[in-house]
Amino acid sequence: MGEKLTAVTMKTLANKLGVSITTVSNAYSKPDRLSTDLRDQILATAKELGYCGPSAAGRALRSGKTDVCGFLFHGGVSHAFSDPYSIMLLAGLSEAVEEYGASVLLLRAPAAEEATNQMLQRAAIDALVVGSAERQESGIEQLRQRGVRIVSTAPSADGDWVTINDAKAGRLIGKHLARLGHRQVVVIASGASKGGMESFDYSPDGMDDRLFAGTYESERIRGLWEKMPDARITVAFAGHCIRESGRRAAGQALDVQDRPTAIVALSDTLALGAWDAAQERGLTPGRDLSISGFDDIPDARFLGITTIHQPVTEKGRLIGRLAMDPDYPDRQITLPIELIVRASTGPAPKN
Amino acid sequence: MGEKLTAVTMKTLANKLGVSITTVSNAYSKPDRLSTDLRDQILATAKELGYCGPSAAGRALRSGKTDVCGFLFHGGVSHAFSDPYSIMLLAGLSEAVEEYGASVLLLRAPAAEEATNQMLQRAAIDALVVGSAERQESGIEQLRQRGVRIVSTAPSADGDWVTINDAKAGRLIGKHLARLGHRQVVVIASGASKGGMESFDYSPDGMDDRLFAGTYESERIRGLWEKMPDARITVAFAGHCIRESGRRAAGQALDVQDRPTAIVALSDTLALGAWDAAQERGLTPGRDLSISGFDDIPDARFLGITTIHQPVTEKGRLIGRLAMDPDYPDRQITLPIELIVRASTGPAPKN
DNA sequence: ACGTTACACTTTATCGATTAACTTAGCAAG
DNA sequence: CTTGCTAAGTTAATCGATAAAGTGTAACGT
Repeated sequence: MGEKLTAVTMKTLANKLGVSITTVSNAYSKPDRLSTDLRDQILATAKELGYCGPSAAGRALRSGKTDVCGFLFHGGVSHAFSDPYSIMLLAGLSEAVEEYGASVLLLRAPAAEEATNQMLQRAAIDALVVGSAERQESGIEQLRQRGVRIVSTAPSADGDWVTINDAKAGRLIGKHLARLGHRQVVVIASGASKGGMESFDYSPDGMDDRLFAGTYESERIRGLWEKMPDARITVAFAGHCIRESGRRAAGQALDVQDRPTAIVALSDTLALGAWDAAQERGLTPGRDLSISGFDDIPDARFLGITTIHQPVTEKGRLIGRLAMDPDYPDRQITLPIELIVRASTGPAPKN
Repeated sequence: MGEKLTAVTMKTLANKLGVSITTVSNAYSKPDRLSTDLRDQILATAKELGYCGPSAAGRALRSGKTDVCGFLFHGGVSHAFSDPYSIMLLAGLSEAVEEYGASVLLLRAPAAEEATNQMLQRAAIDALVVGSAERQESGIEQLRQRGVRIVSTAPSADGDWVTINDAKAGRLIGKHLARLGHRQVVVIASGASKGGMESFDYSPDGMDDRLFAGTYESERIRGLWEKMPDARITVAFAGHCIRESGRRAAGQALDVQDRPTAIVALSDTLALGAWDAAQERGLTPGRDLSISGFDDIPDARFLGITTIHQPVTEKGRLIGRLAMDPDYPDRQITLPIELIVRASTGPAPKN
């Protein structure tokens, strides 16, 4: 019966009221450019005809604004949501972005770089939030040229970012462990191992082959190393930043003759896994084995894991502001961190 | 110098190669409508000129497809991300949606319904995933008329949904607790209390005033009630579905003369809070007090909380398929559930 | 009285791409 | 030799809205 096959658009309203389309448009986006009377009339007619505001697609095409902020998940498949750190960051981001009347678009990078690029180009976004490694990728650069603002969580000479001093974070952990007498440390990193190696002994030279320079992980390790000159530091790769991967990697590190006295997981999520691995082997964290993490996620507090606190939600908020507001003054922000000592670390056991 | 101020579009390519814009478009979206040779040429030229695929805005306007699936968070502000259930659902959704080459747009409903509507209408989406209560709202109906597919997590006569049998879930818990001899139960619901009441005794009649009919929570309570005919069931509202709110609500319920012998939290997140409240009061769950939840989130397993398992991630995946594929055959899906008995429930203590 | 502004709209020209409806040319079948 | 069909393109018409520039009053200052 009353089924309209044609959508109600600004044109419909304009015709019905005998005004121009522009005026209808202004009624929504520039209220001061027309009389209050007319505006009220237009809005009333809109309600009457069931018109519900400017179409996002039309607006996006003409004005170039989408009111959407992309969030690129690193680390692939379905693991992204398993890391509380990501989720907390996302919560803060979402909150800030919302204040600008915008929303967050989740972009999960497929394994292939080609595919990731495609996905990025296909997304209608005003800004994009990326992690450390990705900001070099060609697709990101293309986006920037298209006018998409890029905000990173890793520092760089130019560009916008919100970060922490990861090297310092590493130093704080290193100093703490050194004082406790640890000399044999296994670091658990999230990345997949390059070249098929299970693990390798760390030295700051020749790292670029194995860990991308400038990654938060490489920074943290370097800081650790600086404060533990006498220790043997072995790096093991977990594969993904999820608890289960941490458990496996830590398990392998513990099932050797000369067991390390401390495990430094490069994120709390991995540290939780290390905790699981210790439990399974009857080792009490803090007594038989020291375990530390980074980021201070809620579960770390619950289990009592020594870690580096950073204001993750606030980080997300700041990132959101940089992303949505081109005029936000501070565009390169380093947030404060703090060593939180809990029961999971203790004096190195004597063999 | 070589700075192009005009963006590279299909037109640029078409002119350079002396073909029509349509042909360039087809090179991307309908490869079988042109010769392989020409297609390769177009793609090569695209790479050369730095053209990176059809613009999302243009495509969206003309074709009406955005390859975006909206996800409407219920429960407002920043609490949305604190509930593992939401996150798991989101993970599954995101995974499925990705298979269709689309992404998920997070839409967080502000408190005011007006504002929510605005936000919804401004979003460029092909489909929208909503929770239980929201599907009635006027804004949602407008979206449907605009051609946005709506998928809900609550059942209804028409429409698409993926759900579980919440009444049955309640019955499973009820039967379990009744067998254990519990007669005095406090139910912790997530919603804010209506009319300023702290809590009230449940009876299936006259519920509509306090809990929306058809809400998963009201279903679960009803099921519980059916299997506990001899018990006194009191409902308390936590305010939000976060652990802390659960702790507060449970705390209030426990700090009375005639303490309940069982707390039935309507979600595991709230049950965790109840657990906290019990601990604080020196009560051992399963012995001094029974605590149960719903949904079986990882932390519930960790703490050993009796709960109803449902395949949340799979639920998310199915929702994603319904959202992105209009031809997906089953459009009203009820997933299986299972009672998981853990240590947090035990025989009612005798006074 | 004359130029200047402000106000409240209108006109026109796109934004970048897709769809539907047409051309051709080439080839097979009858 | 004609008809019919397919492959490979082209042309024209939008999709819905906004930006930039223009029009015509009315009020204002001097």
